[in-house]
Amino acid sequence: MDIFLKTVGAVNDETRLRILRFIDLNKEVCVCDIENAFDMIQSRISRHLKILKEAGFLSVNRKGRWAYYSIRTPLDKFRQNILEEISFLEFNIPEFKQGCKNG
Amino acid sequence: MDIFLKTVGAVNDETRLRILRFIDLNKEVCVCDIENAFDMIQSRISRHLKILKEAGFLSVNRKGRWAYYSIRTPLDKFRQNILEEISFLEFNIPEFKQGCKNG
DNA sequence: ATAATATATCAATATATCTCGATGCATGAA
DNA sequence: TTCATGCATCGAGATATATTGATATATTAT
Repeated sequence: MDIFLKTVGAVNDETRLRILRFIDLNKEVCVCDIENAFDMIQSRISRHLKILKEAGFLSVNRKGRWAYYSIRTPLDKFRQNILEEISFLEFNIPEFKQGCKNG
Repeated sequence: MDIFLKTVGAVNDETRLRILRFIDLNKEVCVCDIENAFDMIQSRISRHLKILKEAGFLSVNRKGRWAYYSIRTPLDKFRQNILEEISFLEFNIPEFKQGCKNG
């Protein structure tokens, strides 16, 4: 029950849908890439990433000072279905632009 | 986008999950049946039914003064998946008890 | 050690959602 | 018409969630 509510709650927000789709399209991105592509302040993004991660959609791979987020694998059927449904949505996902100084 | 958010928003509430599962199990129930089974006030139930209906999960069949709610058919794959996922949840769904005076 | 960069968390505020009680509307019985 | 019943909707208060700016932590370079 709790994890179900966390899962659907995570995708019940347009900002998170766009971030999730962005990661789905770009495979592995760090927070500053998202910050750069979406023009949002970092704290806001970090918060949403945490929610998506705790809902089971994302995994993090920390390398040095960077945190690379990607779609968690393996992903169960239910979350796969949700991701697919999100892929059908028509919204503007910004282009990937390297956001960090280590370009 | 809007309808997606409506859909996941509708199942992002424990009360609605329980009502939805109750209807799924009992096929066709009127508002007072739910009122009686769940011991909730009618306005609360009516509000949740409206949200579930507008999210595409339910349909209404009005007969006289009664409004019979049931799972909408046909139901698209995404909502079917959600319903299935809800069926796996472990929560107490009350027994059906005839709630109306027309018993 | 100091500074810069990347990320996470916190507190305050704004916004959305849930719940309740009251009210309105429609149907059907008396 | 008058009343009771079933359902829907509204307003107010309570609770939850999102956003921002400030701050904290961690890593790496100098």
